[in-house]
Amino acid sequence: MDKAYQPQQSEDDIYHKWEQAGAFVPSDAKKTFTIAIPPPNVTGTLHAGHAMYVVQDIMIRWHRMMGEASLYVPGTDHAAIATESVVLKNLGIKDRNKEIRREDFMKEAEKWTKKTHDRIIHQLKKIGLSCDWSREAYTFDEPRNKAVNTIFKMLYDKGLIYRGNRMINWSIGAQSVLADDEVEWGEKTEPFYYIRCGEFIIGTVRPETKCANSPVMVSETGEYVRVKFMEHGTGNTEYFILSKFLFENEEQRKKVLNLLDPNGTFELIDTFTGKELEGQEFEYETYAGKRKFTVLADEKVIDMEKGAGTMTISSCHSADDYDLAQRRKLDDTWIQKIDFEGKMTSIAGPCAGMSIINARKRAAEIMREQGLLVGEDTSYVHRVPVCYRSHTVVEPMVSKQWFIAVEKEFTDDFSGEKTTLKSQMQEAVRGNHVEIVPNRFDKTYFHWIDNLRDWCISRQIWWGHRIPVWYRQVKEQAAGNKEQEEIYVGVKPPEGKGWTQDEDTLDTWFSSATWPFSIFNWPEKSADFDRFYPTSVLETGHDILFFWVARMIMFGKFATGEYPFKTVYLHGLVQDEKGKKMSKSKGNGIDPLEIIEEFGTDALRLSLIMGTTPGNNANLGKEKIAGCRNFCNKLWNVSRFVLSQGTGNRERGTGKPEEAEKKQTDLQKWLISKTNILIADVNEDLKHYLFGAAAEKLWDFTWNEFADWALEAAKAENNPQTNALLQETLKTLLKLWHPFIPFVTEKIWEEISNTENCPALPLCKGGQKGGFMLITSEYPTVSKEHTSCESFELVKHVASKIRSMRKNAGVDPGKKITAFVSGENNDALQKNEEIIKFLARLETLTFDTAPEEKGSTDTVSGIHIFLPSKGMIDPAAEKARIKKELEKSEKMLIGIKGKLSNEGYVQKAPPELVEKTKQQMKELEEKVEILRKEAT
RNA sequence: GGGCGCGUAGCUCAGUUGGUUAGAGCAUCUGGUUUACACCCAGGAGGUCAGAGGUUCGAAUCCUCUCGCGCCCACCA
Repeated sequence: MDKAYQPQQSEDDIYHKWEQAGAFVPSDAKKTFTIAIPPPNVTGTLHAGHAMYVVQDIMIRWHRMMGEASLYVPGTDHAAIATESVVLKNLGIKDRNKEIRREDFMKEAEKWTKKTHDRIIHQLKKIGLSCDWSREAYTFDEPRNKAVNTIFKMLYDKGLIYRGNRMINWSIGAQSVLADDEVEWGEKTEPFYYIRCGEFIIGTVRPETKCANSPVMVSETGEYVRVKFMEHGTGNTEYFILSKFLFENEEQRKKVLNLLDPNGTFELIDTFTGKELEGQEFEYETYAGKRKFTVLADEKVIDMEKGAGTMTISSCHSADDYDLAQRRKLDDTWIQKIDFEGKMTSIAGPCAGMSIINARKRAAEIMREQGLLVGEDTSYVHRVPVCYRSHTVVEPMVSKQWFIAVEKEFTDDFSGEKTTLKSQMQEAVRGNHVEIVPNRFDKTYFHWIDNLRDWCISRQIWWGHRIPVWYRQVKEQAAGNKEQEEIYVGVKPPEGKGWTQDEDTLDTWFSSATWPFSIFNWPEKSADFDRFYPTSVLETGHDILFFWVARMIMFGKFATGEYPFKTVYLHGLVQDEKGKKMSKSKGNGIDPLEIIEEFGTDALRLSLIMGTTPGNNANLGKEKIAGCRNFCNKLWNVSRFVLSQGTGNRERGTGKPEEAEKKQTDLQKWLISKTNILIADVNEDLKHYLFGAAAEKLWDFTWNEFADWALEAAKAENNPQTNALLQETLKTLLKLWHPFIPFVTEKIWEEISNTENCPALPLCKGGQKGGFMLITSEYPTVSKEHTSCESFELVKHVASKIRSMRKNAGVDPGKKITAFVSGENNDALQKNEEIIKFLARLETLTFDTAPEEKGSTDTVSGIHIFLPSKGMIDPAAEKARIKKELEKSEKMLIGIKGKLSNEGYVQKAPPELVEKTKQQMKELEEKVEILRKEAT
């Protein structure tokens, strides 16, 4: 074995061997464990976030070793908008519709994605994912397309998919509709205007939309005043209707009506409620000509303390106004003022044909000239919706799109019950069918579902699943030769002539939502579907809980009658070492492949797991990764040492555990016992998805117990049985570690196999393929040997104490000295004399009370230790040490005595705890007594 | 505006149902070629667990409030 572990030299080879052996293919075991990979973007490259896939791999490898049929299904996502924009950019195309034909574009995109696909798959392999590559899927291949079309038809047939005019987010740049969660928000400073509207005043940042007939909305119960305004010098008068609030609040009024004469006076004419104003009709000059207005009272939409307490509406260009118009059936407000290119329509008069931005400026200018502006706030800051892809402003628009009705009742074919998609999604978590880890995300989930609106699934892009709907114009004679549209929805195109397919494609999340069952070729009947669906765990980042997880739950339950997974494990985001988001612009990103090149895959994997908890963000820096690399090397060297101690199996006695135990040394007992505790702890942690805690325990044991104590003590013991036990324990450790750091452990396993000729390495249960490799070996369980670790623990304490005393008293580190120990458990120490001498670098060790001479004294765990001076010990250093130790011990003693004199504690605390405290007090009292003597 | 999370050693973070002297890695200090490992070994220093109150025999942990930070959702004239 090399002196240091060289990951780069063996990782690819090991991965290849696993694949060759068929180790990633699930066994025939009855119990299954399935994870569907969150498919990465086929055109993407692996980033730090993807590296979190190792959590999935840990679970998969653990369950595989537990003897389950463990299946990890890999695949990629066609990532509709992202891919389309990358491909267009590569082709240098700015206006898709004019510069390329749809078929040609599709061919180009296919060519491109084929290339990038191989890259991302290679990268997934580099991080060691044990996916069954024979089952790889793609969200945009034939079987997945069939699944998409099938569920579309199922939903349509149930009346849960409809086409209709709805308020949607329209990206002018991308020329496509966007889902609510594809919209980002940016801050913008724009002028805010207060405009006359007859005697009313309305506020707006969008003066260009104030060009059509509209109701003037007032609050039903709100109080309004009619006032006479008189300019100071000229004596000009005019009338306004304002909220009473604004009239009485002079400061606010001056802000709002800041274009009016500041020295002018307001005179109250009349007071009324909004209800009383209702029904008034008037004509009024807008920037685009005369328009009609009607006053309409509504209780919900008006905030009396904003502006003048009145507003007009643009039903086609504001989500709120749209809702209002729907609710109040304001049919004559459906006036389109902006078209889908982002240009003003003819209703905008002088601004028709202008872009929104230009029209906004121009409309304000005209109004200013006409004297329509009564107030202006030039520093108004508000948030504007922006397309997450094209980064252009998103316009709320009314458009004909396809939707999924989430609140519509239907009969579930599987249960026969009446339900809605929304309530099925709620029931998933509420009914504990799907467990979210950590469960604090339950609330977030419910909040989102509760507020969920119909999901707009059509997109005006090309790269995606074409909506499986065809139209045909037919003339209906009965209806007086009127043209009627005939609609066909189906998995396959319709027969007959004259059909044209819907031009739109489906939201990329539509196909992603079928992933957990479409990977098994649903709706085809398949053995895989029967065996592996529903999947076991869905592991992903909490940022796509809504985009993806919730929608998989929706589709899974609807299409298959079963929720698609039992557990959702959400990891945090991978951030840089300072806890900042990794981003290209900041340059603080970490490229997993570079890391692998420098430190090895195992170091990367371990660094993502150590010190992390479910749902919390993981900070990743090179220092941490280097530390993990060091650990892998430590494990390597531990193995090197253990293997150098020769091989051989441990004697287990003649069947009676007690007999075997009699022969065991304290070190052996300790090691067996500690290993058992470790196995139990690690299994328990893994069961609860506490990967960070499991890795930490393994790390601590491997380094601070096994390497630092067991190996060192074994050197002194020089016992073949101990050496055999070391090797046995090493094997156990390799197995426990394997899911986390598969490469180095497998490599060491290979080395062991070479030395042992391999007969004893057991195959995994359940007919798992993989030969004698670690990946398919059996995961450790707690052994039946019940031994105690106490004696050797005492040895450790004594050795540590002597080392510490030597150091503090200034003893030459290389010098072998003499020590006296005495106490109740002398026997245990005497048995381990050689070990203590070796570990503490002693020439002689005498089991007796301290002789009457100068030296250094201390106690630990009831054992008194004495190191005679004889020229070895620096008296001054020793005195300082005793003083310090005494102060510390006295302080602790006071605390403990206080505790025991507290009646409540003695009576109510668990008796074992009280007993322990008493024992502790006794030891401390002795210690303090001795130290006091020494100090004088 | 609504919700969630965080604040623990110089830094990055663990701390599961309240229970010995609150832990780890990195950094730091003092030493060190000892049957594997300097990507190492031994020993040490470093914390009023953000602050205030409460419940309890006992609180980093449970409750209330305050301060600071991060994220998500809603995003109105």
